[in-house]
Amino acid sequence: MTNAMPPWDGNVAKARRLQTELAAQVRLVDDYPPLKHVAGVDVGFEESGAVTRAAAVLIDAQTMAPVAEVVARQATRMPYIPGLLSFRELPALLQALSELPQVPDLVFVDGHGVAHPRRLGIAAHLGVISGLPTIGVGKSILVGVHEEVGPHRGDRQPLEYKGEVIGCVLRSKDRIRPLIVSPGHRVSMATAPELVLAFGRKYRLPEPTRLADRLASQRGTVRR
DNA sequence: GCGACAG
DNA sequence: ATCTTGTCGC
Repeated sequence: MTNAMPPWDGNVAKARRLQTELAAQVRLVDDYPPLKHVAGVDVGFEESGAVTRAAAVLIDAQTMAPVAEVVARQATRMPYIPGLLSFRELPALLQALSELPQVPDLVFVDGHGVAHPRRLGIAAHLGVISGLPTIGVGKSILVGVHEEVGPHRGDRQPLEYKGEVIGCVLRSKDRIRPLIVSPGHRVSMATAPELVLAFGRKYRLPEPTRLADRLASQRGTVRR
């Protein structure tokens, strides 16, 4: 792991400069290893936002069955600022990831990869500082425009920003609102959507993110 | 200057 | 993200 997360000092301009530096380290090439285990990570909040709750789920790439689950809690350090999401959620996410019994071969992150103003969404940021292959799976667009996407699972359209393709809008399920998929690190622009389709089928979200999402938001658990 | 704006 | 029940549709 290269850098750790710098403490939040309220300096937005400085944070943006750091993103630009780290974005230069992103590698959009498929050099991830054979997939034995993949992980899904997501963040939720407790105590009206005072506590950040990060969840990591390790999944067997063959059976798609969960092998391990981890929940890490940390005091929330900064507010949500569009474009700077990783500075708020990465600390807890890194802790949860480090507590998994096995290092995953690929990580699905809830949020964007390079589909970001400075090409460093939370998935790309996590990839660069952990060195792990990552893919960003978002539910809505931060930046970029695209043409209408076909109605069936697998249909897609490139997401463009300032004349460049930064990701793809992918229909993961017939007639269901498409996902915004973009590579984070060590995965190519073309492979990212294929992996999302490969790890999902009956739900809108791919299994790794769906399970992490449930864990992070307290849902799949006892709640009344 | 006026909006837009991942989770 | 979070506050929240039932309800419409595949």
